[in-house]
Amino acid sequence: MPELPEVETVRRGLAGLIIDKKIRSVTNDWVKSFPNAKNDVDAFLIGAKITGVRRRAKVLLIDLDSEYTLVIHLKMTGQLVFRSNNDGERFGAGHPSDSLVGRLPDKSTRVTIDLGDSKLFFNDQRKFGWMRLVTSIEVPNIDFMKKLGPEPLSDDFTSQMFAERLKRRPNAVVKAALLDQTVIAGVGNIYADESLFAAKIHPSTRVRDLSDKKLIVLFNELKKILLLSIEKGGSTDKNYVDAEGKRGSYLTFAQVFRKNGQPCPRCGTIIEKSKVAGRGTHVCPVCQKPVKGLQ
DNA sequence: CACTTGACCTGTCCGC
DNA sequence: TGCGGACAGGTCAAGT
Repeated sequence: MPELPEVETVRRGLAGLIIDKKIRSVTNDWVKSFPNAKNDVDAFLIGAKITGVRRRAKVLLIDLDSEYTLVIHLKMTGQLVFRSNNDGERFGAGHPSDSLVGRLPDKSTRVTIDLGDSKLFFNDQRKFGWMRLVTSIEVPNIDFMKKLGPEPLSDDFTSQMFAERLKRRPNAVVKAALLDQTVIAGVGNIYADESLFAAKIHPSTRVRDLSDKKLIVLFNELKKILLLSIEKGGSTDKNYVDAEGKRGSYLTFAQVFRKNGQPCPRCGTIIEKSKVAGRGTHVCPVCQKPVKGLQ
């Protein structure tokens, strides 16, 4: 679920809530969600102070003064929600507020981090997400981190560089290349569909059939969309919430994602849903003409 | 090697 | 109302 804008929204929220707090205790209700050995957790997590919250691709990094870092991937349904003990009183069970925060922990809570005056809940319905405690210096050397492509929003990453990287996968369909985290980091299904629509490119076009000019348009649209989504607090379809349990509003601005059966905002043609690169894919069949010879 | 498919999980929705 | 199957925003391993 959470893609770059959602993880960035969580990061910003957490940074304002948990920095300088000290970790008092941790409970882990699903081993795979946080598989570190208890010894290491006791030695390097319990008692450590949080010094910073960073993001790389779709990964959150919570730095500790023990020289360790909590590396967290929310995958499809992960949530990282903060609740101060006072909020718990205000929104306790049975309170008319429908706030997620008020109902935590719940049956999807996998890990609870006690921060003394507050708690951080790692909720994850489908259990695909994970967190790991790693020495801070090793973080860039984790296999997953090492292979990641550049951040699309970093200042020194240009549209030419983007085109060049995509073209390393000439035979891939362009949507698969966009979703490939080693080509470019942080793009998932929502922003792949939205940026391809904005650039008027059919998702199953082979990269080799796209001109540099087209690829540059795609990159510029992608950046605009990612920035807009961050401004709107990300996309909430079902599960995603920010650090305070609030939903994101980007999907009200989405042009095609989950809009199948509705008219294209550009030309009025009904938007279709199909499968491309193994993922549900939303397309305006008129604005995004399939390249001849491809299905 | 490059690319595609299935597995990891739970919950929800849709058709019979 | 109940039940089976398809599907869901991500990534890795295994298959072609």
